[in-house]
Amino acid sequence: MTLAQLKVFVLVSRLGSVRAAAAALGVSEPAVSQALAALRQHLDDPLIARSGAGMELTPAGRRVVAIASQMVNLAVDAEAAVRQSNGAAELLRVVTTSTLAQSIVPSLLQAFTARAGGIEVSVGVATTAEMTALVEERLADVAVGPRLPGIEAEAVMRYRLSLVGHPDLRVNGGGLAGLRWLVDPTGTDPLSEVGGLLTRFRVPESNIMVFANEKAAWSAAAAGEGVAPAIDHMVAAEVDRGALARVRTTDMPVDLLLYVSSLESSRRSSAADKLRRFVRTPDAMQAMYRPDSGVPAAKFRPPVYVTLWS
Amino acid sequence: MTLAQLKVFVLVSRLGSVRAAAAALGVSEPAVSQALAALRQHLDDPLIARSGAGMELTPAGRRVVAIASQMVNLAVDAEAAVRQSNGAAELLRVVTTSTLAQSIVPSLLQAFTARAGGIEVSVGVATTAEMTALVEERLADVAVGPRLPGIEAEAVMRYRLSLVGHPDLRVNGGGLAGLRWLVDPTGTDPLSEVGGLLTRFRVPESNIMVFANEKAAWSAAAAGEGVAPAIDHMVAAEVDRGALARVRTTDMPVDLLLYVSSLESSRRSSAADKLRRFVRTPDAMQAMYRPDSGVPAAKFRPPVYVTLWS
DNA sequence: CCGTGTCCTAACCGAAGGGTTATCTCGACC
DNA sequence: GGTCGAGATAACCCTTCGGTTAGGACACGG
Repeated sequence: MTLAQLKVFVLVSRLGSVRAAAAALGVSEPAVSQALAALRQHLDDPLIARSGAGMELTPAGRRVVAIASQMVNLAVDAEAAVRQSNGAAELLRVVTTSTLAQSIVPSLLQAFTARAGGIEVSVGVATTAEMTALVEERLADVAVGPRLPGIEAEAVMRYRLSLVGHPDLRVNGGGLAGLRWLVDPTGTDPLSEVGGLLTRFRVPESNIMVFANEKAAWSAAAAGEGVAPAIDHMVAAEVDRGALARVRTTDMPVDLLLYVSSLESSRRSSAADKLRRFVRTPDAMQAMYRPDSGVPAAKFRPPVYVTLWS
Repeated sequence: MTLAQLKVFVLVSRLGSVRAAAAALGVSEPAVSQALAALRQHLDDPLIARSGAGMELTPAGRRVVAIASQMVNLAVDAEAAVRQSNGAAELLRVVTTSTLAQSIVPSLLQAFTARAGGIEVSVGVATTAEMTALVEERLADVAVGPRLPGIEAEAVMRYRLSLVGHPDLRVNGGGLAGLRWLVDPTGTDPLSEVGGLLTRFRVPESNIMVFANEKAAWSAAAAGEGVAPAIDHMVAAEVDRGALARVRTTDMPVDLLLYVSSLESSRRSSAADKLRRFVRTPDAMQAMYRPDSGVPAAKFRPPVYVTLWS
């Protein structure tokens, strides 16, 4: 029985699926399946088994999750305790959606680290469904994105999601579903903002083109290859320049709320607390609305480390 | 950071020595030292360092022990929970001194398992100093032996420790220290009952002969090779037969109390609770005073498994 | 100043953990 | 009754864990 196995088990039970847990941990599915098998063998109980929709915990499994969750939490505490005792930088692990990780979040966190000091930030990308579990299992300190049910969420800002394309582009018959959609990887997550649009408008697979990041999608849109969803104020400059134009329909520019979610105050890390307080300051607002920092990313090592957690 | 490493660290901090922890775990000393080194490296803190007498925790170490102890405890809970959920036999891990493990404890536990049912018992041997740590870290459920400070101890019975030898043996000049002492391995533990006698009477090393078990020591005593300490009622039959005789001095037959110690009721296992209640019954008294069960041990698999835990 | 006790380190080794890809099994669902 | 999605399993690899013995560093007491 190792801590890794317990972590896997808890995550599987929270997400209700081996695949989902594997995705959240960034490993292959057999890796998770095996860890689970090892724990099952050690405890001599199936713990959790698939049953029609999702997976169901056995009686023993139910009791073990509770205990295992505590253990995983304590492990995090232990590492945090020694870091803090030794005056090392605090660790803040932020999880967010792919879209936000490319636009709002970096400038927000850059402003935050500059202001707070002594805090080391790392950013991970996850689907909305995974976020809750990640925060609850303390694999992440805060989640930035849509409202997470069951977690202390706080609305931070309102932002507008627009659809942009070449200025000459017109919406012909077939509506939005008939257009070629140029999206970033978030599009494949049906629970994300962009993915939500794709399913809402019933855009067929054949009309979706996934790019490595939003910037690439935008430039393709500017080249007339289709339309790209974008956070409005991030493309405002391009629109003003005339390189891109907003596509307006009854549905399309939508206003969304950005939330910062974390555990309740007694259980969240002090760094998470600081971030929650920071996002309410004017500095934070300004940072989030700033289209781009303008500093070439490669020029210096940014204080915010973007990593996908393993 | 593995659970084993945490367990080692907690044990070292409780016993105040790497050697002692190694002995308690039944492994070599470098094994413990290495586990500690791995944890130190992982947490990037010495955690505990030798300082004159014993070892001292660093500030970070102090915080980590508390957390680690909880984690180790929870691990025990998890295993117990799944066992219980599945109706498997409960596990009762008893730790006692070498002397008692050969005489009183087996008959007590045999009576207990026969009466309680559905409980699997294993017995381990440890020095008195180790017992407290073992119980507190839940490596054992109950300790049977001398009173343990800081743990809920309960006096169970009074027993007499006598010195026996060949009937013709006389104590000449030099007193008890001048005799040849035939002891079991407990004698090497200065905190044990027998070891206490040896140091109290200042018996020189050269006059101490260690046997694998008490029985062997007694028969050597009967052969006139020296004197052996023995639980009085266990050798009563031999004395009556005239094979052995008690050596009487002002010090020597001493009356001792046998305690059963465990964690407070909220934290102890239900099996431990059952044993505590059982020892107060007449059945238990009778079992403990019975010299020997008379059943040849090899004839059938006893319900009590005597093992030295690794 | 030299044994001695105690802790740490080195070198080695087997077992287990944890990762991968490829394949099998099995239930849901047109 | 194929097909497909999701979990389990197999085969394989590499790393880490956890154990050993042997030997070094270092404080301490005679």
